[in-house]
Parts: sequence; C-alpha cells; structure tokens
Amino acid sequence: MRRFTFDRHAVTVDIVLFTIEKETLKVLLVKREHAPFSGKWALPGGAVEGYESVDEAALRQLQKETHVGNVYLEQLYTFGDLSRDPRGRVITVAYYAVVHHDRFQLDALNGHGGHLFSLNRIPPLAFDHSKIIDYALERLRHKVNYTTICFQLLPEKFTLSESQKAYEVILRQKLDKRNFRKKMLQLNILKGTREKRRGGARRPAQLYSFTESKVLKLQERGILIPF
Amino acid sequence: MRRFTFDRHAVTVDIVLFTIEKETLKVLLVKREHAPFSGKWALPGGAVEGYESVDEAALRQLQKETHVGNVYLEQLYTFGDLSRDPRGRVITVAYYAVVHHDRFQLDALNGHGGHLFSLNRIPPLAFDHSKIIDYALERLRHKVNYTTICFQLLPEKFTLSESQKAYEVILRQKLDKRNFRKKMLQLNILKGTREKRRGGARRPAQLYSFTESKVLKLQERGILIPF
DNA sequence: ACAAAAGTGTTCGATATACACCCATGT
DNA sequence: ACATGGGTGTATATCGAACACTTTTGT
Repeated sequence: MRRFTFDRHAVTVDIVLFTIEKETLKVLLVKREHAPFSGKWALPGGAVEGYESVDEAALRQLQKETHVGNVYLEQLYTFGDLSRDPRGRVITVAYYAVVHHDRFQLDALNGHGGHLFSLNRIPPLAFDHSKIIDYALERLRHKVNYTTICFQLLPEKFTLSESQKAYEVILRQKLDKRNFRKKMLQLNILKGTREKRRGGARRPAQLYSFTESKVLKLQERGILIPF
Repeated sequence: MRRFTFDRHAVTVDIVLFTIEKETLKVLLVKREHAPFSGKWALPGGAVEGYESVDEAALRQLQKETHVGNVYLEQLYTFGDLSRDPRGRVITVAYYAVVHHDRFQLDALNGHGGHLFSLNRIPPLAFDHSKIIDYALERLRHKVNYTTICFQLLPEKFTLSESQKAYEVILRQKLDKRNFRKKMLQLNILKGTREKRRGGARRPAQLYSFTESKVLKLQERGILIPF
C-alpha cells in the first residue's frame, strides 16, 4: 500500500483544566521555560507523538502535570490557524478537563510551575491560549445546563449548598435555594447519605453523593422544538 | 528561533454536507478512486496543505466538490485514533455543512462520482466515516433546537409548511401545525413576503423569508438552570 | 443569646401541549 | 364537486419564578 504524499504537520494538544478552589472557578496554567513565549503562562500541553492517539496524548499531558486519574476529559476544538505559533503552523487539539481539586496534585518535581488561576485573573498568555480558555468556558457553561458535569467539581460526598455554589460559580449568578433543592432532588441523581458535614460553627448539613460515576445528559427540552 | 522537534502528522479534513432533497435529509458522499478503500463511498475531504489553515482546507475541499458559496460550515470534531487509516495514523478534522440543494452543484467534471444519500440508506463507508456522520447528525439534531440552522436547508423564500417539514425530517417526528406556526411567528425571525407559492393543485401558500443572513442562537433555557 | 448556614411550601404566571374545522385553489 | 394542502384559536397542564421564616448547631 502506498505511503502518504501528504504534507505533514506539527500537532499538539492543550488542556484547559477546570477546578473549584475557595469557591472560585480556576484554571491550571504552567509557566513556559523555552521559546517561544519563554516565561509566559500557558495551558499545559505538548506534542502528539507518533505512537499514541490524540486522545491518549491529551490524557498523557494531563497526567504529567497533575497525576489525576479517572478524569472527565472532553475534546473541545481544534485550532489550526497559520499564525498561532511564531515558529510556523502548529495545529492544536484543545481539550478540557473538569475535576475536584482533591483529586489531583500539581507536580512540583516537574518544575513546571503549575498554578491555578481564578478566571477573573488570567495573566497574558502564550499563543492563542486565552481564546482557548474562553471557548472552554463557554462550553462548560453550556454543558452545565443539560448534563451533570458540575458534580465532577465536587468531592464524593457534598452538601446541597456546596453543589449550589458550584453552579453559581460557573454560571456567575445567584440561584434560589429552595428552587435549586427542589429541582436537584427531583432529578433523582443524588443519594442522601446518613452522614452530616460538621465542623463549621453552624447547623450540620446533610451529605449527598452522586449516584452515577459518569456524566449524564439530562433530558433536553428544545427551545424551538418539541412542540 | 528553534525549529520544531515534534513528530509530524498527516492531517486531513472531512466534510459532512447535509441537504434536503425530496423531503429527505441527505448527505454527500464521493466514490474513492484510489487505495485504500478504492471503490468505496466516503466523505468528501482531503489533506490539509502547508499554506492554509485547517478551516481554509475544509472550505476548499467543500468547494472543490460542490462549488457552493457562503455556506454554513462548522467544525465538528477531530478524529485521531491510530487505526483510522490502514496506511498509518491520519488525524482528520471533521466539519459539517448545511445548505439548500439549489445552492450547490456536484462537480461532474471531477469524476468524483459525488452523490447524495438518504440517511437511512448510507452504504458501507471507508475509514471511520460512518461514525463521523453519526456524530454530525447528532450535532445537527441538537443544534436545530436552539439555533436557526434549519433555515440553511431552505431556499430564500419558503412556506411555513416547508420549514415545518425541514424540522420534521431532521428531528424524525411529526410536529403539530398550529403550534409550529404560532411559535415560529412569535420568534420574530421570519418576514412575510407578499408572494405566494403557486403551482400545486391547491391553495397557494404565503412565502416567508428569514430575516437574518447568519445562523442565530435562540435564547437558551437551561434544563437544570436557570431557576 | 446570638450568629450563621440548613432546611422547608405555596402561589402565580408563562409556556408547552392537545385538539378540529373552514378556506382557497386546480383539476 | 372534490381533493389537497393552507390557514386559524382555545383550553388545560406543566413548569419555572418569586418569595420568608423556623431549625440546628458552635461559640
């Protein structure tokens, strides 16, 4: 069988890792050590190698930085403009990950200077990475509405207030407590445990756990359809 | 500045072109002339060249087959498994296009044997192209619910029945005529013309035109949120 | 006792759904 | 005259939105 006559291209993956820390939605950035954009912050990522699929490359890069296992990781978009990288065109397949911050550790040994940045305080980034983050955020905000992706940001057991807070932080709006609870419990995706979250100087809260190990699509009612 | 030390990869684009013909949703396929999968049907597409962005490559491939101008063309997903192509790993960035069938002509000269296939009657396809079509169809069905993408499938002037038919064909369900019309007119995206569609042996129907030249996002009411 | 978050129902308005008949035209 | 798709309105059910007070704990 013939070999390719195709042009060949540099292909990378970039990962937008979302997490919630101190009731704020944050993104993982690493400091670049080499040109181009040496010293600038950038998304974690790197080249796709010949022996791995693109998905595998994304997972490998994510694990290199965070040692996270069993993450929600979804392909976002492929950015293929000619001018993204000053060295020449690099096609990057962007992914986003959503994970509770207890479930990963930044790799200090790596010397990568990984750091979580609040989304309001993203520094100037290398390449078109700030565009990629915008896109990822848009996707996340959208998905929160019709999937259970939000529970990826919570620990295994959580209170209803904690989950409400997660929605509020992503959607950037206050939600009504009674309506939130009513709806959340109606969805039949939470299991009450008999435990309570104690520790604060206040009434202990009931802990719930998410019944599914996977992110679910909730039944979607179209805007235009169905009639 | 240093050159890359990256592995380089074969990168292609593939296009899922949707159109409606004879009240059926169809997809454009071309017959392959060379190995691998010589003689099999496949999505139109081809290699990304070094001088063009990935988006430009998609548009170029689409125009090569159809001579269509000003199409709705959206990136779908990037497929990067190792085994997609028997010659070795080819990364393909899939796109989908949505266009009324009057607005393009299949290129007979090209000898590509382009042909529109009804979605119920897709023949066995080369590579993972049938997976790509499934994915595109899912996206289209989803987008129909919260955008005006459906009007891309209609001529400039159309009747309400024609647009209802387009929704029905995509969603694979009958819709209620009165509810459809009420909602469609409430949305304020259609302009009535004074013309009527004559020709059938029946009452002439009022023609409408879509007020926007672009596909709109309709306000989206989340399922889970807002409260 | 007090501060702070947990927990709990009802009412109202908007929107989706279900449903059947007359109209205008070409043959 | 008749066959065919065009065109129209109302009643009901469901769901989202707004809204305030009592409870439980730690200090």
